[in-house]
Amino acid sequence: MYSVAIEDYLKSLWKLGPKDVGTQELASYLEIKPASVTKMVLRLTEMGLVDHTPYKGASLTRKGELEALSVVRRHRLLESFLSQTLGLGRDQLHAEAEKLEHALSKNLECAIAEYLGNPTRDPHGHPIPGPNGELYNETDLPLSYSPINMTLTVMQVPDNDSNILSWLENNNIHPGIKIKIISRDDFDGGLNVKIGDSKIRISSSIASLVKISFEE
Amino acid sequence: MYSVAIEDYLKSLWKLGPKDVGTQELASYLEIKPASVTKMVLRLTEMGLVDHTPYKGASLTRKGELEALSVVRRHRLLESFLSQTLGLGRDQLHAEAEKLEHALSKNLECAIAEYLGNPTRDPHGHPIPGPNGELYNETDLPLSYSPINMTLTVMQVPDNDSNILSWLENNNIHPGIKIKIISRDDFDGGLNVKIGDSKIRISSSIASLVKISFEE
DNA sequence: AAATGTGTTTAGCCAAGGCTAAACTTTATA
DNA sequence: TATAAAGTTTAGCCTTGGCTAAACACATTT
Repeated sequence: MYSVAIEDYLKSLWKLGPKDVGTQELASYLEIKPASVTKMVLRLTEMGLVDHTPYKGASLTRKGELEALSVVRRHRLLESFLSQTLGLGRDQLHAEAEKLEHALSKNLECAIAEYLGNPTRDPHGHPIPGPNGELYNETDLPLSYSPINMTLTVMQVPDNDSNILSWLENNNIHPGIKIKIISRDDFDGGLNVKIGDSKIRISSSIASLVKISFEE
Repeated sequence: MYSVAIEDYLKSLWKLGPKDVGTQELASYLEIKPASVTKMVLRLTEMGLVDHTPYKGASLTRKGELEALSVVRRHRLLESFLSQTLGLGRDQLHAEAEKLEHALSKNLECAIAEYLGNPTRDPHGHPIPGPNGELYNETDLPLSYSPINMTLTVMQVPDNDSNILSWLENNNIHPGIKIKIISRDDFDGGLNVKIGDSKIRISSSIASLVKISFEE
C-alpha cells in the first residue's frame, strides 16, 4: 500500500502525461515546491514507479501507471457512488472523492463497483478504469473544435473546477444533454449554442473542456 | 484539521476512558510502543487536547473529548451508511469505517446523516454522537448480568472483533433480536439462551460484550 | 529501609515529506 | 558565442510520528 503522497504524485503524472512531465509543471499542479518534487521523483524512480531523465522530466513506468489507474478508478467510482446515493452535485464530487480515494479498500472498491453495476463512466462522463487498469478507447472530442449546426451529445465535463461545473450545471450542460453549435466567434473562439430551447454563449476556454460525441 | 494519528489517539483515549489511561494500556491498544505514546501524549497535552499527569496517565480535556466524539460520530455514521447502501456485513463495517473516518469532510458527514435520517444508533447498536458531541444516556446492560427467564432485547454487539461478530451473526444475535436466558452456569458464567426456537450457549466473555434492554 | 520489578519517561535515532537557499543545466537572447 | 533567464537539482533544515536503549519513579516486598 502506497502513501497518500505517493498516490497523489502518480495520479498527477498520469493526468499530465503520458509525455514527460517537468518538475515545475508537476510542482505547480500538486501545489508543492519544485525541490520537494525532485526529491520525491527520485524516490519514485527508486521504487520503479517512475522513469526520470534529469533536467528533462518524469513519466510513469507501467507499474506506476497501473497504480495511478487504480487511484483514478477509486476516485471515479467514489464520485459515482456519492452522486448515486447522496445526490451530491457534480461540483462537490471531486473534492470529496479526492480525500476518500486514499482510504478505500479493495473490498469496498469491489462492493461499490458491483452496487453501481460496474459503470464505465463517472458523473462527469470520465471513463472509469477497470479493476486491472483497462481503459477503453477515448473517442470523445472537444466541443471547441466541433462542427456547426449538428446535434451533438455532451459526453464529458471537467471534474476539478467547481466554479466551472456549477456554471455548466446552471446552464444545463452535463453528460447526456444535446447541444447544437449555432455559430463560432472567429475572433475569440467563443460559441453560441442551443440547448433545448435556450441559446447561450460558451467561452472558448470552457468549450475546450467539454467533450462531445456525434452519436445520438 | 487533526492528523490521522492524533484522531486515533483521541478516539482511543475516549474508548478507554473516562478514567486516566496509562501509557502502556494506550500503547497496546494502538499497537505502538509506550515510548512513542509518551511523546505523543506530551504533544496532545501541549495542544490542550489531553491532561497528563506524569507516571499516572492521560485523559481527554473537554476539547479533546469533543474531537474524539466527532471521530466516533463519523465512524458510526459511516458504518450505518455502508450497511444501508452496500449491505456490508456487520463484521466488515468496522475495518472500513476505521479508514474512511479520517477522510470524511463535514459536508459529507452532514449529507450522510441526513440521508440516513439522523440515526441515533449504528448497526452494532452503538449510540451515534450528535453533530456537537451530544450523547444520550446509556441505559443498556450487559447480557452477562441479566436476569433469567425474562424476554430481553439485544441492543448492542461489539464492533471491533469480526470473529465474534460473525459468530453472533451466525447465531442470529444482533440488535433488535429477542433473547431469553434459560440458565446461567455458575461455574464459568456461561449462559444457555433461547433465541426464537433455537437454544444456544453463550460464553461469559461474549455475553459481557452484548448489551440488552428490558423494553419490548 | 533497601531492593526489586513494573511501568514511564528521556535521549537519541530514523524515514517520510515538506521547506529555503544555493548550485547547476539547459535554453534563449543579445 | 557569450551571457542571461528559466528550470532543475543538491544541500541542509524542519516536523511528524514511529523506534530502541537507558534512565527514572513508584509500589511492593524482603
